[in-house]
Amino acid sequence: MSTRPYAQALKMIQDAGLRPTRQRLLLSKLLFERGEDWHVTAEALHEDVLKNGAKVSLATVYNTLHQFTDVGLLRQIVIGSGKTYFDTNTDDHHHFYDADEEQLQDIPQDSIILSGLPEAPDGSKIGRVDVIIQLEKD
Amino acid sequence: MSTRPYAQALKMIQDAGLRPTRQRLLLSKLLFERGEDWHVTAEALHEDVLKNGAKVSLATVYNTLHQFTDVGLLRQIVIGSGKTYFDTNTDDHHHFYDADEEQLQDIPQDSIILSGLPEAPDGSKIGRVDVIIQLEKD
DNA sequence: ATAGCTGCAAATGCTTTGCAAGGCC
DNA sequence: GGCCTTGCAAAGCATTTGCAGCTAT
Repeated sequence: MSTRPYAQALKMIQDAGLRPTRQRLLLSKLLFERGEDWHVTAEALHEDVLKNGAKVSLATVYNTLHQFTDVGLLRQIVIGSGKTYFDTNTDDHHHFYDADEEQLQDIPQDSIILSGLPEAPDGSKIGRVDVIIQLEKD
Repeated sequence: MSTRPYAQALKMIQDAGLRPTRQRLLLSKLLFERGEDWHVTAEALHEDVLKNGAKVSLATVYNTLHQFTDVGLLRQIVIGSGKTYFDTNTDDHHHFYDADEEQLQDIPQDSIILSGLPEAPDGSKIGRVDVIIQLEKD
């Protein structure tokens, strides 16, 4: 699968008891209407808002991205320089990371990578598994 | 394999043209003489210095950790809250991450995890592969 | 009406940097 | 002596927070 359709995103927002405010509607539109997987930082999304002639404060972008993550619309990934990316694709999948470009890229879903998992240490269980393949120039 | 022996670490420092200063000697001692894999933050290493009754500025700890990383003595890992960890084990291996404790843990080397890798996108090749398994409470 | 949101600016936390003083060869 | 290092304090960057004013229901 890939990015969730916009309509479904709206429903998830409301079901979670979040009010459909101007800001949240705009942000979900930008995030989910382009219909492709997107690895976006708060900064980048904020710029996208401005580029569309709208205005949402950066703090609200951050807060909203986290709320959307809590609700299951986004997935959060921390890498490289310590920047936080939000992935519009919440399915189990892994990433290429291009350190030069500071860009994330989905690994095609049919590339089989994981063959087995180790046992979790005592008292814990395995949650999410992140595989990040760093890319270098040829 | 595991953590590099102290003597070998000293040699690597000198071979790289780094002067064996008081600070660098102390830090390499703390890092490599305990003889076990360690996932340490600059802050934690700095505290360890103080606990030993010595003094090295935090800035120098940061700088030194990066120099050691450049020289191949350490491996850098960024996770969770965006904190930077330095791993005394530079071999290919992967990690459990306990978000509650903010602790990294090596995955036992005999746990086979990766079975195949996808092709790198055009113009790039695969560098390092990081697998991070998030742990949750039972 | 009122509980929830937003925006601003200030605060935070981690890390890096500029520069003067000190140490190694 | 000359270059590398260090330490301090200041700056930097990404992100979070406090709070007064606004908005959806």
